[in-house]
Amino acid sequence: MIVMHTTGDRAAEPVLTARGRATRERIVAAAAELMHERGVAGTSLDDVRAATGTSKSQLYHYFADKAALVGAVIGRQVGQVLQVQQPELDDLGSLAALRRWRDRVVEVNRHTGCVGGCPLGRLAGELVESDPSARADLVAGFGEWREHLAVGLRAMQARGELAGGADPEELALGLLAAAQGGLLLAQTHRSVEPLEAALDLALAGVAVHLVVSGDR
Amino acid sequence: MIVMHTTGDRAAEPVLTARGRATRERIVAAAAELMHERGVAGTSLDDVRAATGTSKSQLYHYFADKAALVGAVIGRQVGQVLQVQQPELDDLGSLAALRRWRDRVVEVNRHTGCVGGCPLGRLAGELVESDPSARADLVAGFGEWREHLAVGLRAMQARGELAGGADPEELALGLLAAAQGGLLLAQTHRSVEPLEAALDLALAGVAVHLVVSGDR
DNA sequence: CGGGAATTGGACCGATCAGTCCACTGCTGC
DNA sequence: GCAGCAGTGGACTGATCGGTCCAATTCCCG
Repeated sequence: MIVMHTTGDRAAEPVLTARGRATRERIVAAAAELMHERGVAGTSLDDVRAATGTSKSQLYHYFADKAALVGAVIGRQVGQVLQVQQPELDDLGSLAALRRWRDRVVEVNRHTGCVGGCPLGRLAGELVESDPSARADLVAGFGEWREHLAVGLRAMQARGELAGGADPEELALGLLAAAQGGLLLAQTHRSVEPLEAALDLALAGVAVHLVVSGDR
Repeated sequence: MIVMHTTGDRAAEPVLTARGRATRERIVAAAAELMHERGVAGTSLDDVRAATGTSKSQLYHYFADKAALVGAVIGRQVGQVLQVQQPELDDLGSLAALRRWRDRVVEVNRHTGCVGGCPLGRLAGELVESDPSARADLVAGFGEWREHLAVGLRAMQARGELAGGADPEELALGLLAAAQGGLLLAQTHRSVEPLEAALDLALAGVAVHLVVSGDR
């Protein structure tokens, strides 16, 4: 369930590569960064070409078209986003751990000055209506993220910390949405305040289902 | 604090108008719809021209450039978004009323099939990084929305329904973020489920601060 | 070392787009 | 009824962009 990033199965991978893999990787990395900063539409293939010191033919050697490159960028960003939250996301299983995750997300964004917001959210807002394939990839990416949160919540539930009546899937979805909305507003306001408010409110909503007291 | 939509003060309005106002309005309305469906970058001035049956010169007669048109669209969408929630947003002052607002937002999106998501959120994601002026307009727009929510929460607090320790501003910001995130995920998933999860979780977070019992 | 495939360079093309320009029309006030 | 300006039509332009093509080069492998 935590598999298949890369391009996927749009077309049988051109079979082989050598240093070409490095070039391809360089292209995807630069494209991801540019698209995060300027958006997909705001990033021309010439920009990518210039940023990587490659030629037009290389872009089209490794990717069928811009859409394919965007697909690869989505895959990379999904991995990137999850990796950044790695430690906190893997060790989720108590309200305190959820709070550490919250702090991590906030800290990362404070560090970047809230520029670009969430890479996934950014791509979603721009691509969902125009690229069905990208939409599917993003649904899968958000699904992975949500699943990580759900795993933690289920662990809490199994340990009896979370009430049996609570729905981990739904709570995870709510937390993810809070993060996305907070990130979008933080990006707009250029301040982490909305992100903190969003996550704190969602966390309070989760805390309602806590079994032991309600440490608030 | 609930003022100045329209273009703003980018340049002294060209003074007069007659039926021209109708044409201008027609242009803004069509541009708003197109940009909501296809995004700003995905909407060419030629698309707007075709949709309104106007000519290129009219577009540039009423707007200095595309950015100015976008500015007008933002103003219109702010008004539109608030108008759609009008009754529920004006009569906010109890948890039950907040729930009615939640239902309203969900219902509106169910009706549109979640296409386009939130007009403001959509514009924000696309413009924040590239157009400082648009960013300012969007901050103001979100501010109005947030303020409506805060007014309701403050009313609850004044009536003693909400604990004195609660921060209406922060809760309002969290609710707005929950709505934005839920809307974005709903748009991506083409389902209102994420929106419901996001708003329910945020509402639960608000309910924590309720004074009377905790009807949950 | 030789041959074929992977890789790379970069000119080129057609489409599209924001923005310009000028000529025409029709209303309005004097 | 006529002068003048808001409103309109639409051709045109320069730039940009995604995408194509072909030739040169480099690398791998027998």
